[in-house]
Amino acid sequence: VLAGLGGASEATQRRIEKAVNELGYRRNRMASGLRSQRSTLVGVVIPDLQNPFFTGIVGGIEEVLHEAGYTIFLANSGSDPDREKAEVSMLRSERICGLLIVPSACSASLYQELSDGELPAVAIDRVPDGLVMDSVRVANEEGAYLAVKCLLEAGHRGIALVNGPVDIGVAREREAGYLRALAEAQVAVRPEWTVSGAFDSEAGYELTKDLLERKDSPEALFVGSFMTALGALRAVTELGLKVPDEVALIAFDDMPWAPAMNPPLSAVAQPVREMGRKAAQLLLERLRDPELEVRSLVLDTELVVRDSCGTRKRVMR
Amino acid sequence: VLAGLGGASEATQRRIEKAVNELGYRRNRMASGLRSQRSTLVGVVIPDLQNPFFTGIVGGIEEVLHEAGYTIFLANSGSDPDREKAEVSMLRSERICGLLIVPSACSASLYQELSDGELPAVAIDRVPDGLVMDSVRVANEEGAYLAVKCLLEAGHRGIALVNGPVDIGVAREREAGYLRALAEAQVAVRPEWTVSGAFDSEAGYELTKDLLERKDSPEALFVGSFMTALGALRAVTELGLKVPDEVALIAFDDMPWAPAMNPPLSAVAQPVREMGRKAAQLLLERLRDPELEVRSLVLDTELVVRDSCGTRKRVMR
DNA sequence: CTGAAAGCGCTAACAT
DNA sequence: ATGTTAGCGCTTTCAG
Repeated sequence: VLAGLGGASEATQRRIEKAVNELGYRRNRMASGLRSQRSTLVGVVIPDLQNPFFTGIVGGIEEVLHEAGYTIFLANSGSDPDREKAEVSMLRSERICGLLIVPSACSASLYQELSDGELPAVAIDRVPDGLVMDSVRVANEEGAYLAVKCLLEAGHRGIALVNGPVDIGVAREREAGYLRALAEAQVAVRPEWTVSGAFDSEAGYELTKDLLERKDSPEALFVGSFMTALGALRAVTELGLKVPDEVALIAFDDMPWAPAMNPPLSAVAQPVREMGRKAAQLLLERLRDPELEVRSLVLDTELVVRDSCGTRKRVMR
Repeated sequence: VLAGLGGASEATQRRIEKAVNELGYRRNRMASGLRSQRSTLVGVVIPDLQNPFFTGIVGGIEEVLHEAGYTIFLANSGSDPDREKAEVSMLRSERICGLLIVPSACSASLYQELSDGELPAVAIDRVPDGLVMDSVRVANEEGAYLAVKCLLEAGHRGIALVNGPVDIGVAREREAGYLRALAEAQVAVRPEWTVSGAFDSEAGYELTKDLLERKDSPEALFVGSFMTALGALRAVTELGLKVPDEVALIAFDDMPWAPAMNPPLSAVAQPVREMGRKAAQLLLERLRDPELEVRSLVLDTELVVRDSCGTRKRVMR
């Protein structure tokens, strides 16, 4: 009856349900999982629980996994490869049946293990170099290209890139988009205007401050993430500069509060929930059929233009 | 050796470690938990994974629980009492040894079960009425009082309260603080200026819009949460009003991006991480000694005054 | 349709 | 210091 197999008489069923209620019986999943060698636990590992971008992904995952009767086990790697490895190991100990992961860094051995297919897994947002595994990510190069193009069309020429860590593919792809846009507009690249650090507010602050304190400073910034933009904004304000008139700015990641910021932030919006949903679907399909070929989904971004990228008369020459 | 009891010779230890590595052995926690009737899994239930306030709490929890060797199992109730009940039930099935919960609503039967002490649990932020259980919350009445007082000192008299759901104690306490501040300043209370809805952006928008479209509208808003403030800000902007000159605003919840908003948001900051840390500590202590008396911690808030509450000449009379 | 029995991988208590 | 054994609560298989 409890297994829902439906091989019991109505009366027995009722009798059992009554007993369950009276005794407060609850199936022991440890015993159950131990015996059946199955579980409906899916591990989810993200770099930072505090970051709305990652929790948005988890929201999407939850939506489809919950529907399918799976339970998610969430772990937080703190962007630390060692911790990430430990968390995955713990999840495996907990006998998860599959893994959804936003990789933190290139802990090759860990990912190798995953791509072996021993544990069904899908990588989200970032796919470690040279690994063949199911994944969902975003068209970073294209998104960055559009953002920088928007800055160029607003008349800016001196555009700096305040990027995330280059050992994360995402950051390299965004740099590629930045370079393509500049090349297309025949704007000379100034390598000293490409800086990078963590995807957080502190790095955004330091890098931007350093950039803007130079004698020869850029007039526009393309910034790698929302948290980075927050730090950049703080640096700009501290130096007494105005956005967008003195420094224009456009960032990756859109947030519900971007329109309420000062000035309203232009951003490359990522389909955050959708990334989570798609990843969960890929996992579900693989669970159903482990022989499936490897699939990589690339979702599109959307450019949301608000005030922070400014409009400047184009300098013709 | 694996249990870390240290009753083995160096050589055996090494031999075992070698075997573990070679075979890729990983302890099966299901079997282990089943046999020992213990677990180091702590369930954490929050209303909304997307809300930085709650994820901040989880951050604090993680900090101390991780340190103590526990693993957290995170569940998301979506502010739905039924779902909350289901999640807790699932967590119990998963044989958690303790529970940390930010209650969504007054699902009395669930909380009754928890306060029975059958499962060690501590309530965070909100404590269901009339329940005696370990808890950590914030001095909401005092925080609200200070916020409204700040508005009063800026010269505002017509102050509305855009509150969260009144069936959550937090909202009622904030209302009490609002009323105390008005009473103290001998400002007449206008009941039609106290409105309430969900703690989200949509509710903030609707309630504020309704409030400001009236003939006789308030000149200042005390808003129940950050997400509510976001909606309120949208309504204000849509009506073509300026903050703080035409409508002043102060909100509960501070956020890292509050200073970068337009205008910089005044807020009642809650010690979010600390709430999580303290709750985890309470649980750890109770796990160690189930006979401990029930403890309720109340943490202080801090008023952060920025531009959104405005300064208006006091009207003497 | 219902009952009985074996065993999942581990831990704890006991024997060597 | 190491080896042996029973049994945690369940699922699965086989008998009635």
